[in-house]
Amino acid sequence: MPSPLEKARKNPDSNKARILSTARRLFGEYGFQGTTTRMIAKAVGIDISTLYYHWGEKADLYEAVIIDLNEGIEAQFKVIEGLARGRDLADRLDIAIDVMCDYLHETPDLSNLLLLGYFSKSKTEVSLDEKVAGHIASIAIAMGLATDKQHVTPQAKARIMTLWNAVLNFISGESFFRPILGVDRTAYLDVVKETLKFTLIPAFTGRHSGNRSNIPENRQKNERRRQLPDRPLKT
Amino acid sequence: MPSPLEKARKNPDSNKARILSTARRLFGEYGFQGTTTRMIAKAVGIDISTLYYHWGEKADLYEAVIIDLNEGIEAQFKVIEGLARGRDLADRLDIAIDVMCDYLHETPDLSNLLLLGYFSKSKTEVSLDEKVAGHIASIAIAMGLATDKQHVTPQAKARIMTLWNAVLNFISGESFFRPILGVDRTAYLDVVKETLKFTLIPAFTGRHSGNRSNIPENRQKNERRRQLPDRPLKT
DNA sequence: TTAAAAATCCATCAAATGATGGAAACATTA
DNA sequence: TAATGTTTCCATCATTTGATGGATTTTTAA
Repeated sequence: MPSPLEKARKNPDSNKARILSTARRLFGEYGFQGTTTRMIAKAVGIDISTLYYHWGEKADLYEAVIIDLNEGIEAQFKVIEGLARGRDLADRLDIAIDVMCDYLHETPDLSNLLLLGYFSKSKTEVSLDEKVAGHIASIAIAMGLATDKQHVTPQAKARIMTLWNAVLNFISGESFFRPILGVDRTAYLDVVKETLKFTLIPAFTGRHSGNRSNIPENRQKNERRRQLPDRPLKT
Repeated sequence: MPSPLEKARKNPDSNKARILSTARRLFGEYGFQGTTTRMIAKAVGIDISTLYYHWGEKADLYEAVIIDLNEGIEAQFKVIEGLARGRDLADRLDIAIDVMCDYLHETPDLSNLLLLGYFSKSKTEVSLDEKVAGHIASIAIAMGLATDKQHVTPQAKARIMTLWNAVLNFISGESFFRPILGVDRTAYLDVVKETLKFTLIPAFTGRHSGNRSNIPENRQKNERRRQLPDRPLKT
């Protein structure tokens, strides 16, 4: 039995799918309360009642958006796990930061939505809670800090939260932080990655990373960078 | 000429002041769109038109809340600067994290409001932008990373953003993250401080802080802790 | 081609929401 | 006390918003 979400992904040109992606964008920009069903319908170019026909009430649409979003993120964790397997911790973190930043930077509304879910008690309790706990655990495993989801130490969890939140904050708050830094969009992504690595890797590895990889000077295409430098480390 | 805000602070039992603080709480919990003037009036126990009489339209009330909030935060930066002057960087960071965590933890709606301001494009553009740039610069100076607000390197700014956002995230997202960590409210504050210090101080100082100060075992009263350990550091 | 099913739109509702005018209550001061 | 200014509430509006019934069009399948 194909779920509505799967069907929507099958045919991304259908109105049903376009409603979903537009809703994701607008919910991400304006939050649940700040987005009206009319805004979404207008952006898609359909009548409001068509929206209700496909997705039911507003909260149901929102829930579908959240589920869709989380599946995408979990898929990225799988990607990271594949790329990171066998490497040492510093490399795994390097990969994780690169991949997640690239992924989220392409669709910033994802980060917005997640953060809004964390911090605003919208009256519609679409349960994001378990999802987040799952994310944290997924990262812990991908980073090799734990072997199964049930046994992650609070300390490790807290550090992963710091990492994960930092990524989301920088990506989601780009329009806010970038003018303060005074760089353009691509440079911003590089500064963010560099800062995250410089800031967080030492805490996890116990070593201080001196200027590990991609500062603006030696910028490269993303795909290349993912194949990773061959461990030019040292404090 | 005393501003409305100053008058409100003068007499915190006045309806005008109670509207302001209640509005701060509710805006922080539900965001601008998610909070109705009726919600605020009801929480205060007054008629809705009394609210309009004192503060004008909803956006004006919100702006007053934001200004009030920022003044409080800037005041805390001054406190930190006073306590930190003359110390070395690791100690200054230690102090800054302690003081800001304590301050924000007492009034979590502050963190919520700031984060909502960063990440949600509410249609009411109450300009938070310059404020944030100011916060970043203030921290840079208090940390001794810059001597005047005009000359802070982008690199330093980005690292401070990581620090500042991490604090706000943990405080504001307590109801979200604390269940995941499985600790009580006071322990949470300690875990947060410990994680922030353990994670971020090494990045700034270039040294790895081994278990620097307040993990739950050797918890102390805040006031004592602010007087700081006498540099028991080393990697 | 035709009948059933799916999708879309128009018109409309009820409730919620931001906002205001004006009367009444309260406080201040001469 | 009288006069003036301040604060509060009641009643009410115009919009906005979530949501639906039903007619119409489009698609699918027989």
